[in-house]
Amino acid sequence: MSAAIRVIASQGLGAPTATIAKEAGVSNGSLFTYFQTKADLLNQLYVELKAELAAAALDGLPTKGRIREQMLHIWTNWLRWATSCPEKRRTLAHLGVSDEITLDSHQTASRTMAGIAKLLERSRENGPMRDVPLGFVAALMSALADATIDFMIRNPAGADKHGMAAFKALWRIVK
Amino acid sequence: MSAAIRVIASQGLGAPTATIAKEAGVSNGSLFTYFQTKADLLNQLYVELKAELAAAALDGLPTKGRIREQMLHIWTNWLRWATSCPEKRRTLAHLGVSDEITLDSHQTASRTMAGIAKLLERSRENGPMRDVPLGFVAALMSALADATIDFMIRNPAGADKHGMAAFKALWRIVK
DNA sequence: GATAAAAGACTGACTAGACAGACAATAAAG
DNA sequence: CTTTATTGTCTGTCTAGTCAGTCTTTTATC
Repeated sequence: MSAAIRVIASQGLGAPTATIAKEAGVSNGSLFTYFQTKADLLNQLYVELKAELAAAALDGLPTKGRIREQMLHIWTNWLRWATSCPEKRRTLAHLGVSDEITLDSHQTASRTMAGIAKLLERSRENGPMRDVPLGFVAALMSALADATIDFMIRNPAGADKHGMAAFKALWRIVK
Repeated sequence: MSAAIRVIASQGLGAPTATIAKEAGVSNGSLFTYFQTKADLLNQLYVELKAELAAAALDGLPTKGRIREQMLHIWTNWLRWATSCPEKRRTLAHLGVSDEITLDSHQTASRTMAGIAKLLERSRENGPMRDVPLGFVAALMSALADATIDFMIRNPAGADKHGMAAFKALWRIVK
C-alpha cells in the first residue's frame, strides 16, 4: 500500500502495477496474490486513505468545549495531515476523481467521515445553511479544504495564515 | 473537438484516439493531421472549454449596478452553463486534474478567467478576505462552484435553491 | 467547355511498445 | 513429502502515432 502511495503520487493512476510491485520489493506476480486486480488495489487504497484522513482529523478531539473550537481542531488536523503527508494527499486526490473507484468504495469512505459530518451538523444549527442537505454542506467543506490545501502546498509562505483564513471563511458559511 | 467532449465525458481521458476520431466521423489518421499528439488535443480542448466557461459566465454582465448583483449574475451564468452542458463540464473536470495539461495551458486558461477575478477583487474590498492573495480567493470560489455543480447534477430536485444557497455562502466568504 | 496536372485532404492497415494478469517453476516451511 | 508463498517470464490485448497510397478539389492549358 505505501509503495502504491509513493508511486501513484509521482506517476498518477496510469502507473504500471510492475512499478508498484518493484517499489514494494516484491515481484509483479506477488502483487496479484494480494490484490485480485489493479482496480481492487486502488479501491482498497482509497478507502484506507479516507479512513486515515478521518482518523487524523478527529484525533484528540476535545469532547467538551465550544463547537467552534472543536471544528477548528478538526480543520487544523485535516490541513496538518494533508500537508505533512503530501504523497498520501496527492494519491487521494487522484483516486477521488477516478472512475475506477466504485460507488461502494465512495459510500464506505463517506461512512468513515461520519464523525466529521456529525460535528458539521451541530455547527450549522440555526445557521444560514440549516435548510440544505447535510451532504451539500459537507461537500462544500471538503471542496474548501481541498482548495486550501492545494494553495498551501503551492504557496508554503503564509500557509498557516491561509489555512486560518479559510477556516474563518468556512465558519462564516455555516454559522 | 465536440466529438472529443462527448467521448471523454463518457469514457474519461483514457479514451482511445481512435474512438474520438470515429465519433468525429474521420479516420484515426486524420486526427493526427489536425493534432500532433493526443496531449495537444487535450490541451487545446482544455483552453477552449475554459474560455467558453469564462465567456458564458461574463455574458450579458451589466456594467452598472451593485457588485453583489454582478457577482450573482456571473454565478448564475456559471451554474447554468455547467448544468446545461454536462458533457463539457464533465470533460473540463477530467482535464483540470490531468497532468497531461501543461503549466502553459493552465496559465492561458487562468488569463481568460481574468474578468471574473477582477470582479472578485472588487467584491472583497474591505471584506474579511482582503488580505490574502487574490488567487487564493479565486481558488476557493472555483472550488465552491465545482462542488455546487456536482451536487446540483447529482441532486436535480432543488438545484436552484442549492445554487442560491452556495452563492450566499460565497458572499459571506468575501463580503 | 473539356482535359490534364498539381495540391493536399483523407484513409486505414501497420508498427512498436506498453501493460494487466496468468502460470509454470522454484523456494521455503512444516 | 506436502503445502504454501513467491517468482519472473510469457501472452494476448490495447493504443498512440506513422505512412504509402487513394480520392477530391482546385488550378492551369488548350
